[in-house]
Amino acid sequence: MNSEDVSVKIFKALGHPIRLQIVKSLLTESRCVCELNLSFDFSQANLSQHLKILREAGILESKKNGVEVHYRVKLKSITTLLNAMDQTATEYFESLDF
Amino acid sequence: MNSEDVSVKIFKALGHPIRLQIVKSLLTESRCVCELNLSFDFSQANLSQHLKILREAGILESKKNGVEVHYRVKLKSITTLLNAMDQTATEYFESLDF
DNA sequence: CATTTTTATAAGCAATTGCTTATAATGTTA
DNA sequence: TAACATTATAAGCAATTGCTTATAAAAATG
Repeated sequence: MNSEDVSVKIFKALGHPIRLQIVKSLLTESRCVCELNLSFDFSQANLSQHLKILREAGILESKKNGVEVHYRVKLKSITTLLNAMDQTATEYFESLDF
Repeated sequence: MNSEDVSVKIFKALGHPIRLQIVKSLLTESRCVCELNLSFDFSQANLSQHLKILREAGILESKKNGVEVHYRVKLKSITTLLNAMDQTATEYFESLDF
């Protein structure tokens, strides 16, 4: 898999409202699935499936701790990427003002 | 539409190999559809459909010039975003070396 | 005006995605 | 060990996506 493929996979993984929300909530601290399950409103199965997609895209990593599974952001540059996207969204709205 | 929705829409639009290729080829200069059609290997209809998705995501804009339609990147910060993604892809490969 | 060039759109379809419900798997606790 | 808590997976499905082929629309040219 080359760099283009990786980019597409990561863009695709982030191109879903639930998954973007999950990643943002993990930017500053790792959390277990049960915490995520409490703070969000999607079903446990659905959450688990989205976590799998984010894991397989290389964005998140997980570690078992007893029954609990803790997730965190694996790639530090994801923060930079999301900041760049915030900037892009800002520019998007500005471009509508004409 | 809020900032999250815009981010998702842009991530989604970039999460396709053909569309990412198109955007990258337009980063430095605008080009007409006929040029894009020559330099890539997808059908004209397919190209046109992908251009529409990128236009509707706000990433590209177009201008008619006679029969030709010229496309260019509308949001300057897309360059920053793609650079951030390159960095992320690099980190992705590094993270595999463990 | 008929033809050609360029681009967009529509219809049809196979493949993929995203969700729900149900079940499995694993570790903990009584 | 039985029951419970946490997470993952499987099956089924409706909705969306991505492509192809065919056609339309608009401008340029003979």
